[in-house]
Amino acid sequence: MLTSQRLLGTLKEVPADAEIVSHRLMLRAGLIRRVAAGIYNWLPTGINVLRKVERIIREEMNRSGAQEVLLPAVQPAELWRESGRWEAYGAELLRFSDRHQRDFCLGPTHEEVITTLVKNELRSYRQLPANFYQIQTKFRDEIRPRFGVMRGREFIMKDAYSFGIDRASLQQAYDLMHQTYCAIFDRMGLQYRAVVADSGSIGGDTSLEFHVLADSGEDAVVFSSLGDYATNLEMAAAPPPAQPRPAPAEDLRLVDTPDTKTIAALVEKFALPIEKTIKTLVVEASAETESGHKLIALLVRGDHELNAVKAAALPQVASPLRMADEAEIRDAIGAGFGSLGPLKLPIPCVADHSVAVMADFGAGANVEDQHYFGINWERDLPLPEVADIRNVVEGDLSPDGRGVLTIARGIEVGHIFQLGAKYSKAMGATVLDEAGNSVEMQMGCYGIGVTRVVAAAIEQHHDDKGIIWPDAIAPYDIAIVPIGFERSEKVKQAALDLHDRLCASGFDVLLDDRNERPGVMFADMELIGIPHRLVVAERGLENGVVEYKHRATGAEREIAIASLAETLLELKSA
RNA sequence: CGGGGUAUGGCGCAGUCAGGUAGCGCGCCUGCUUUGGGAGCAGGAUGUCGGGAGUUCAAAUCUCUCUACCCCGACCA
Repeated sequence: MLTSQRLLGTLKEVPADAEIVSHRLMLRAGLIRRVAAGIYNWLPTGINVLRKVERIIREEMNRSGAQEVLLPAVQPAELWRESGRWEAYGAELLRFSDRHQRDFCLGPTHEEVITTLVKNELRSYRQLPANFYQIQTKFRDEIRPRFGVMRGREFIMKDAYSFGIDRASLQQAYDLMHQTYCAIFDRMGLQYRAVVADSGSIGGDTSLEFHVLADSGEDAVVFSSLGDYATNLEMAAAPPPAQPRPAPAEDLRLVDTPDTKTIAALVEKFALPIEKTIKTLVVEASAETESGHKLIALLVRGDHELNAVKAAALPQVASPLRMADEAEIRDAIGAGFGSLGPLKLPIPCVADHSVAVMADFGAGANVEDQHYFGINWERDLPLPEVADIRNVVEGDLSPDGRGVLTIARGIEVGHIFQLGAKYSKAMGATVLDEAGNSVEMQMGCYGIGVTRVVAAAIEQHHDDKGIIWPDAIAPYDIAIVPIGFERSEKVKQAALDLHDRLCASGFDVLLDDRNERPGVMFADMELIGIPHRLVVAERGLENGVVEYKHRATGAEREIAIASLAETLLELKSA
């Protein structure tokens, strides 16, 4: 491929609306252009990457025995009414009607369509298990699309749906997809973690998220330093501390604390260790609470954070979680934010496990501008109900007892899920089993955000010069930069000849024949992130060599033209 | 949807407060020179100043209104 014949679209300056690295680099390297909020054009270089990602996914899905299909993007409302999701899905489902006023939507996912297809086509347990996948454009009318294709409204997804006769069969399909996803992300050269996303009220691990690790990731993922334990932050359990509560050492005292509305201020002004402070958060109580209180206080250690999912799961707390506002709090307690604490608190409270083992701690006095210091449970006040209501922090003991927890940022690029009979039941997708009984099929669904993978790969692999593609998903394998393309017939012929030979050897090659100054070509090839670069110049040609530079490591060497293809093959697989 | 912001050539911006008929850098086109890390000189093209309405002799600038886009929160591949 010659640059003069491609829409390269590289930019020196970045459009102002691009915030994160991958978005900026995708624009600058000429991968994408914005059309509307969350909707993008993919340019030739971007398409090359997309096709490589898709190819890896196809190969691994096919290897797993899944069958490729292509379902429609436009779906009739009847299917969604049948599953109950026409009403349930909400505003994210983009709906419209055709010229006959029939309702349609743009598919955000395809359970309805595939279940209908399978219900009509599969009748016997002998046709199971089956797994169907597609790679196709989805549309979700996101509240706030952002970060380029990272959270687009229109995006490409690989979605797969497995059908089995029973739960054991579903578990098998699910495990197979787990392996397949690992194979896919391994081949792409990405660092990732599979984390438990939902421990499941039915029991067992029914859902795994695959996160590409990158500091800019939107999600926090938690994993154990030794064991297999890995979950997202909402799900990570914080078990009770092993060590018992120390005995009281200080007297209880009431202290004036003017202008001390935050934990940070308390710590700074009164030289109190943050582990000896308590954060008192007031939320709406659930209707079931017998006490009649509308609010309930939740206590976490000053250096910890409340976990909204865990808190909302408590029977005393209203779900979804709602933080009380200042007026409500003043009304119920008589003091505002920053002066709250468990001692002399007129509403019920629940303490985190870590709070229950604190001694000699400080907290608000429920009187404006006053705090109690030296508080001790069971001496100064009874210990309230204790529960796990905080986010884990780095260094916490792993709930499985093996090692300590590490927290990293991740970008969710894949999700596998056991659906069970949810859709087969709603839509009557049954087959006959061995005994001739009609049974609902057990379904699983498995997604990969194809366009998001591209952005996530860049988040993980870039430097100040541009993208550094893993070999497997690079838009081109090799960049050829000729020095003096129009000036030297020798260079021109050698460059064109190398290009042709390397293409014939199966490489994707980009020859920069623009006759630009070398600096321009170097900068563009590095921005695009092509893993291997060859410089063809007269001074090397005289010795029968070209100069090689590796994008990721910066390593340079000379390679004899005679053995170029073989050497590059070695370098690529290295 | 709530909060904050932006809109001027392909991209990045100035000009708006104190109205006088649009400018800078990059990019683009032509020519000459240059050619191992984003070249130099000369010449050139490109603007419904987001849309509409209003005030005024005169509006990018003031007023009203609409729209689009971006950032922070809840949602997800």
